[in-house]
Amino acid sequence: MPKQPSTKALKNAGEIDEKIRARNIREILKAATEIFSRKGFDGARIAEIAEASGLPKANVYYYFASKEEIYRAVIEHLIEGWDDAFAHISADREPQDAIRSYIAAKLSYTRRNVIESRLFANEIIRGAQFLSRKDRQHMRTVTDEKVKVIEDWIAAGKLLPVDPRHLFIMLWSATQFYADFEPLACDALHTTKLKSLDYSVAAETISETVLRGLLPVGQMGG
Amino acid sequence: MPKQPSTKALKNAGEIDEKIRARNIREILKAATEIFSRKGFDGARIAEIAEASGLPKANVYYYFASKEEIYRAVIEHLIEGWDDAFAHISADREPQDAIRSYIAAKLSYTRRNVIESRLFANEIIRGAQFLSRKDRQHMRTVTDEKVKVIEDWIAAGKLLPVDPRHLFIMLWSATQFYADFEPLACDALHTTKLKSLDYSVAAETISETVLRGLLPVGQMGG
DNA sequence: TAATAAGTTGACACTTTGGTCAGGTTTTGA
DNA sequence: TCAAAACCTGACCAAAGTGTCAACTTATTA
Repeated sequence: MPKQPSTKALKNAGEIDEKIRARNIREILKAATEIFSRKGFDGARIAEIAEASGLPKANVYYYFASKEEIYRAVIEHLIEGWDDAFAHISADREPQDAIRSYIAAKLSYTRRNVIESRLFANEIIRGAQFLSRKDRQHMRTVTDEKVKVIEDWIAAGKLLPVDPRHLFIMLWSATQFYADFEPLACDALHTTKLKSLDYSVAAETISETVLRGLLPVGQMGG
Repeated sequence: MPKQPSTKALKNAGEIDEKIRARNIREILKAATEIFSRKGFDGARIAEIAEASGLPKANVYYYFASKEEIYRAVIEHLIEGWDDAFAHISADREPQDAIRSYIAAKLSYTRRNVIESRLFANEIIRGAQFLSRKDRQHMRTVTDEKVKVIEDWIAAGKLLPVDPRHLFIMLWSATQFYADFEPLACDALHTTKLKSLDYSVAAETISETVLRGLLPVGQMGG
């Protein structure tokens, strides 16, 4: 089974002539992400993924041994961007700015990556069966780190006492909702498609409500 | 096709001898709810639903013409309990009590009905394709009604200004999260299964945060 | 440039699964 | 009591879907 990447080094600094293997795998994963997101694991058809990636089905099986292997690869890929928005929750910032930025970043991310967001949500609802131990551990570690930041802010009197873990759950759920449950959000907001303004108002509402609830009296800006 | 319910009236006031048709349909829908929730529409197998409801597959098809018909029936059933918690948001209550009760009721409902909750979430993520026009209209109507209540509270100076629709989205997402995304919640809370205490702290955190953020200064109880 | 590795692909094997059906049994109602 | 309606079910089918394979072409490298 000649499925290992060749050991040949890159000839060019630029990736102008991307290697066949890399390109095909990338195309397959891209198509798979889209289709798994729309149809779920069971609903997705390999033939459809193949067509969407411009390859015959047998060629897809040349790179991946099974449907499950493709799915795992896709999921693993998703996790990579999971904690980007979390970077805003950093000890050296003022909680007000940090939380506001986090909410804005998370909403913006889910808006720009609806497909990935839904796929992730779907995987979790199904019991996170294909999320590797390593990935889950990573998520836990990052969360713990940020919990610590919140706790320090509380200890420093910069935030009213709150359970940081439940706080993160609140923020996570609120910011995911618009992308993951778009039909419900649309119904609630009397629109047929979420627009830029809807996301702005969402960010504003979440930020204001949460911050007014967490900042000591007299510390609300803007 | 003798698939209409018989016109015969109930002989007994009590439903002791439940009619065959009613019982079987109930069993099928019960099993189907469970299995659709765990596996999704495509992942669910009619044979499995049949087995779980104690009927041979062909018998399931005696009552339902297709998989889709079963699924639709299940979804329609779900909607029935959708607005129960919303009853707490009523104009004649104080916003503080009303919102607190709503959060508690919603959390309690999702906890007691995890299966239904996940199935519903799943259906929405997939684009709410099988939610009937009527059901969506119903949800919109109920929401509008409650939006009005919030607006009146704001007008009466009992709540700080907030977009009621986005507020509902916040509450809805936060209260759904624990049941729908249990694996994530467990990771975040460092536990393997959500316990009663976790739900209490969740209710407390959501209520306190939101209420402190919405009530005019000096109106927080507890 | 020749030999080996990597990539390609149509056709096919095999399994699963939604759905059907003919002929059976039980229930109902007059 | 008996005919009609309702209910039941094993056996079957066609379609769809995953995964395989042998033969082929293209790329690499010594």
